[in-house]
Amino acid sequence: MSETKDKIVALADKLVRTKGFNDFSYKDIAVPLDIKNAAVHYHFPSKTDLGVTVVDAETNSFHHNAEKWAKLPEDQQLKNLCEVFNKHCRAGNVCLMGSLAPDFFTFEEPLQRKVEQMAKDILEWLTNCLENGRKKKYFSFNGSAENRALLIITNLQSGLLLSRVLGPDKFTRITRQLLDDILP
Amino acid sequence: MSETKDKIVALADKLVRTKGFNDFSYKDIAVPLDIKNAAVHYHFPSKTDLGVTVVDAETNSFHHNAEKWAKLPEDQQLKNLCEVFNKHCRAGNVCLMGSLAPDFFTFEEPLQRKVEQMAKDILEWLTNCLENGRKKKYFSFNGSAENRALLIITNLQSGLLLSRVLGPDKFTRITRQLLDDILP
DNA sequence: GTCTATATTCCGATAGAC
DNA sequence: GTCTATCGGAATATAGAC
Repeated sequence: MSETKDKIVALADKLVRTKGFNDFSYKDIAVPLDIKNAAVHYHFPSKTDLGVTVVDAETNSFHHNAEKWAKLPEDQQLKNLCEVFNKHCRAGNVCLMGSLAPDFFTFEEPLQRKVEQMAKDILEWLTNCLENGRKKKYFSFNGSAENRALLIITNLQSGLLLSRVLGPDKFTRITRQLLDDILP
Repeated sequence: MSETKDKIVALADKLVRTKGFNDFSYKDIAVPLDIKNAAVHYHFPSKTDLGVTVVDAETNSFHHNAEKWAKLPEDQQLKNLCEVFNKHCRAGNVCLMGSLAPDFFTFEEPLQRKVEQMAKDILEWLTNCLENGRKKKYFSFNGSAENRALLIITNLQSGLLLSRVLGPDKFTRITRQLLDDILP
């Protein structure tokens, strides 16, 4: 992967999170990188190609983190996940799912499938984390681990969306309370 | 308010929820209503005017509901709120906040202010509902009512977003679990 | 209030030179 | 791999007739 290609993906990621996939243009990529529209098209013939690569990079980054955390106690793994979201909050970003899900129907098939897979991967990881953590008494909660994972991931995701509109202290309150709820 | 104007607002609301504010065009309004682009501009000179009216209509509808529910016990009020979201889920919609928040930075000032006010109004109502309901023992939860309101509203909001990608049963699970958590 | 017609701008994408 | 140049289309918005 060339250096230019990496820069394009990184900038596209930021643009997706701040303006939405359909609201940034090849020009928004070309101008800051000081290249031309056509150069971006050389690396990513269609905008869908670019979107797919952005989601792929995020999914890979998530799996890389999960692997890094695998030996930690589950409560620490969950706190680390919250911290990943918190970093995005401080950067003025929303998460990729929060940005892409509203426009999901407007995407071409390959991008829809990538978004779907990313959602499933994160939910599966969080469900396992909660289930294993409960067995080891790191967590205490009612209902299934999958239901709890759904509640927590929606807290984090919309916590970033709300913070965009009402300010970042909403996200801080949300993570603090959701951890208080399940830590014994 | 003319009949055509009402139809435009209703259709724009649907389009915002399914495609996003920046991804529908005046043509998407004009063609189904069998009028011309220019007729839509007569009622709403700029797209921001249209967006502001859509958010206003939603805020008014919310306040109208809240007034209708005011005499009910608080647990029933909360269930009614969940049912409003559930209806949107079945219709394939996301909520206005979930649709508008990601693109917030791309909006002109008047639309940003409307979105902000809508978020504050709903949060304030839900906080009061939870606080009063807890006093009357309809609810049982830890922490402040405001924190609990933040957790619940993010569950509902992102529940719709997740359902768009992974299917509507995610939303059903979320509402059932969030009610189980606070009903005694 | 709705129309035709058009101005202006921007978009994603491609051809072909270097 | 990056460039210039351009295509075809679509967007918001406006002028002026009816």
